[in-house]
Amino acid sequence: MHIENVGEKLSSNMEDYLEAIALIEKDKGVARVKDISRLMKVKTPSVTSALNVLVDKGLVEHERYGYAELTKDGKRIAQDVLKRHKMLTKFLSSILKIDPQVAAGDACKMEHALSPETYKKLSTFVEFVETGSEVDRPLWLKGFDHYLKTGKRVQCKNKQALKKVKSRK
Amino acid sequence: MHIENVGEKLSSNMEDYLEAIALIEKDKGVARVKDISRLMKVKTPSVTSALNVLVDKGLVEHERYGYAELTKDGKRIAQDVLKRHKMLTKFLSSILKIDPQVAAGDACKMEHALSPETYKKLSTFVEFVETGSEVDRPLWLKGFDHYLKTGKRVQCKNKQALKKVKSRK
DNA sequence: TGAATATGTTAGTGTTATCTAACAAAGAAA
DNA sequence: TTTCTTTGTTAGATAACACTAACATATTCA
Repeated sequence: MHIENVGEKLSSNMEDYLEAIALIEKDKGVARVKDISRLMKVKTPSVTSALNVLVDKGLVEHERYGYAELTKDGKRIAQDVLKRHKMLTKFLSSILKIDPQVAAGDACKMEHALSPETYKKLSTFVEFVETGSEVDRPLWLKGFDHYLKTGKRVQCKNKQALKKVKSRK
Repeated sequence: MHIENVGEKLSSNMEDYLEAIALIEKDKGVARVKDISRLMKVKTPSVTSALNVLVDKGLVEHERYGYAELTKDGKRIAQDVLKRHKMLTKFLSSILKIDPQVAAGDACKMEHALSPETYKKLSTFVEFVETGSEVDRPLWLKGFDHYLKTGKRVQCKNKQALKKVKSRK
């Protein structure tokens, strides 16, 4: 009798395989060893052995020489990783203005390093910035953009606030 | 003749060892195998073998049964890692208000995942927030803090801006 | 249908990093 | 100085991943 190797925490590597399979499934319906291999930039034997592990853990279904498909559990984990990935990408590219290619690469590495707490707070931050009204959002984000480019802050035009600051010293 | 194994890019793991040695050196002057083992939460044979690698790469000096010391190159790399670590910790704890313990842990994992570009932009962001005048910094950061706690934005008091927004729809 | 091509798997290796158990050296205390 | 304790090293096992080379199955198309 065969007992499945479920439960034990997944390595970042295996998370990456799940993520890749999810992306390919979304794109093409089913994932084949070669697709995964291409996306992950590894050779096919590495994929085969990763699939064996994932099948053992009950996260993927895979018939010899056939397609790979995420199980319900596999999908759940993959969606979770993807969620972190997307949030990080958004943070890096739309707030920090990092080159999309670089942002994607960094997100890929960071998505495994985030604690739930950090994930939550960072998401909230992104949401705070993105959903802000036209009033306040671009106000300080544009200030940051300017600071990024020039290293200088935009002039403060609020007289009252200026006075407050000056009177401090 | 022995050719040193320099140049090749360092694994995150080895970066962590360098970082640990730097911290211990700063604290106690010299680093001993046991100190490193304690800080890295590994057994001493792991430290011995890591030191061998680092000595090979010319990043650490180490005599059998003696102290470990960073070389000039080792120091340079360790400082670099530490710089990333500190910046990340500051971002996580003072901007996102993440629990210091968690922030430290996440910083430790993320510090190896940052591209130079992301490092630069994120540093600039932290600097932008930290060095902002009393006028603008806490203004929106406090807004975020409030949003974190309540999920609601603070009321907009700028009539002109409000009008602008309303007239849009 | 039956080669030729494309795709997938197995077997065996190498690398990195961890561990335990056994041994060796240094330092402290008697 | 000799023993005890602490610390460090070596040897050898294990685990996760990647690779190449060789083999097996599917698919295509002539």
